[in-house]
Amino acid sequence: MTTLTEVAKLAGVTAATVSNVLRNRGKVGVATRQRVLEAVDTLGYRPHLTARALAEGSAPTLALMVSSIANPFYPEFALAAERAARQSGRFLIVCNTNEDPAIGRAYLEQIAGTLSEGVLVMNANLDFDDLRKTQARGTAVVLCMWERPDAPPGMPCIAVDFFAAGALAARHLLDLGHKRIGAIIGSQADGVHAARYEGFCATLREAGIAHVPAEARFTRDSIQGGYEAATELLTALPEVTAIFATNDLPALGAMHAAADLGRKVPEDLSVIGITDIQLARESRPALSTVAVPTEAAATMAVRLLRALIDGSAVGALMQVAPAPELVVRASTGSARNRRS
Amino acid sequence: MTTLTEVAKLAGVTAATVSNVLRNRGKVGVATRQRVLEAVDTLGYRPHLTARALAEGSAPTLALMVSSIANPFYPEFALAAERAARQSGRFLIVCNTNEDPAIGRAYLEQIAGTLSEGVLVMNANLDFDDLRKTQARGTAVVLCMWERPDAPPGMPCIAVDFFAAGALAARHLLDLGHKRIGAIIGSQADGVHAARYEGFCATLREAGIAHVPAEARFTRDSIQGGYEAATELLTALPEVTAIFATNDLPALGAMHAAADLGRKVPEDLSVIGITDIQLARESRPALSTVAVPTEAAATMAVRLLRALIDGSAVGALMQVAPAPELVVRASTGSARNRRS
DNA sequence: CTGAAAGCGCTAACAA
DNA sequence: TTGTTAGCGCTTTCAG
Repeated sequence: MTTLTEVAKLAGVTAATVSNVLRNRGKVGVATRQRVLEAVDTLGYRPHLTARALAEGSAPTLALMVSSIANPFYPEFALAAERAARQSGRFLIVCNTNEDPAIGRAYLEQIAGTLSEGVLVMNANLDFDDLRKTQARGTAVVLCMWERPDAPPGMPCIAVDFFAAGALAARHLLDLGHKRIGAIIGSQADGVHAARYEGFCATLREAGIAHVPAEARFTRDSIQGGYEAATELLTALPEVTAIFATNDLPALGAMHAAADLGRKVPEDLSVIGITDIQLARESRPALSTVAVPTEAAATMAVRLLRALIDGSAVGALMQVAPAPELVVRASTGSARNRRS
Repeated sequence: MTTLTEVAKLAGVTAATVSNVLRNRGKVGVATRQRVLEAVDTLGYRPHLTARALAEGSAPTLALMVSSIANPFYPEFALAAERAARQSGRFLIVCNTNEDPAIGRAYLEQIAGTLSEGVLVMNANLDFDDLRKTQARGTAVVLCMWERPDAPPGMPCIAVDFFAAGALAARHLLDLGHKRIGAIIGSQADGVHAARYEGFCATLREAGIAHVPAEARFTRDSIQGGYEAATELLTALPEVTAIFATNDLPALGAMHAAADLGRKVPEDLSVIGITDIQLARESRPALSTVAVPTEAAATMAVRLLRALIDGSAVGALMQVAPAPELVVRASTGSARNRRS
């Protein structure tokens, strides 16, 4: 490993000077600068990031806390976050908490403020208390997808209006003439998908459509969860002509359930999800959904984190990401076509 | 931020002693030990990982170079790799190269040996030269899924017998009575999927089945790529009764193509892939495939990397992961059922 | 414009 | 068993 000092020696200057030319601190003579650059080149010198971090008192890494990177939504977010991080010269450490608050806490304790100056929190089932403790120790934290712009969490976050997303989906179904609409919620009633479901319910209510608890199912946020819930729902309530799922994965599962029950999508049943993950485009039929601004949220989150770190932003700021948008594809159709 | 020295002061000892009790170096009196632990506790001290790394001359992070974490296969690998890393007290930095050798090179130059002592390379389109340079600078490198156990790359790697995987898939189709089998290869002819295709071809050859270039299509490793290739293939060669894809994603695309062409799977067309990603279980019909030992490979890769780093392994070692296994699900069926 | 010196927080000999 | 003394490789005042 070549060190700064070695480069300095070769160039006949001192380490400080080399450092200066490398950081473009100006105040270095053009001739010396040239010599230093040559030395760097012939020695193949690369700065030691760890040493630099220690000296600067800051680390070039950001941590992304996520329940499991294997959930199809997260990689898309992670990819965008990593790109944003890289563009500002940082590296991204992924921390899968596996929904286990203990793992999350352990990560936070180890990494925050020492290996990484900032933490991106993506739905990792973390204790708010732990997060606050992390903040208190001087580490920047931003919640990446806060579901309620109307109720700031008292912590820096990027908010995505999931209530609106739910409302958008409901409106689309309503416009298509659906009146009996099943709902599949990919979390507990008070879980992360609550706002979406509320948006859905509110819109139905405004339209004078009754939505009763019997038409809703709470399940896991997965294809399999959606499959099970939809199977149950459609069996119990065959008169349902459309299904609203709070996420694309359960929506996909609902399509499978419909197929197994002999109901064609969209002729016999419309299905809509939320998020617009890659798979939504690639399913058969392609899934209608409400697109959520994943990339924008990731970019904003990284930017906010950086601002928090360098002190150009302070306090509990919330930034609202662009509004969700309806994406009509092939899984939703007019209610009139239903063959019963 | 609390430092070692502050803890030491409070406990009435010196930094070295605190370090010793924290690292369980023994040789610390039980009473002092007690006092130190209390001080650590009241101060809420956490070791500064960057400082420790610099002092130890090694970093607690591993880098994973991958083309894009958004490809559905990689997150599953990354998850396993991260778990293995965490279990040995390391963090995982993900580096998406985006198939761009320049990005890959930049990452390697920056990170290798400074922020991270080891690099896991997962099919990231990296120059071998760059990797060797990285090695030469003293950073451990392991290739995570080398496709040819029979041809070691002269670099530490975990090999997965993809030739056997292709052969297994072919054998399954043959056993089902298929004779006209289309092949969809998710890479260039000389790309990463070559070994799988060779295994397929060899098995057909042994069985006395002719496989001609017209029955093969090279495409991208994605659902969309598989869809396009299969559409073309099935249109040109309708007499094909089965499709072998070198990866699950294109296989899934082939199923979509079949559906759009009015061919039922598996009645009118059998489809098989390789890998056994999560989605294969969740598609309709569920995809028959050849499961590749993702988790095992990840664990082995991390272990090998660690061994390389601590010097208990040297040179160009290749470790072979468990053999791929056929997983029969619903997308493959007997050739006799074909309605033509 | 360049050098000297101090220090980031921790570990690792070596002494005491 | 504990303290002392040096660094790890880099950045950053502050002099010259």
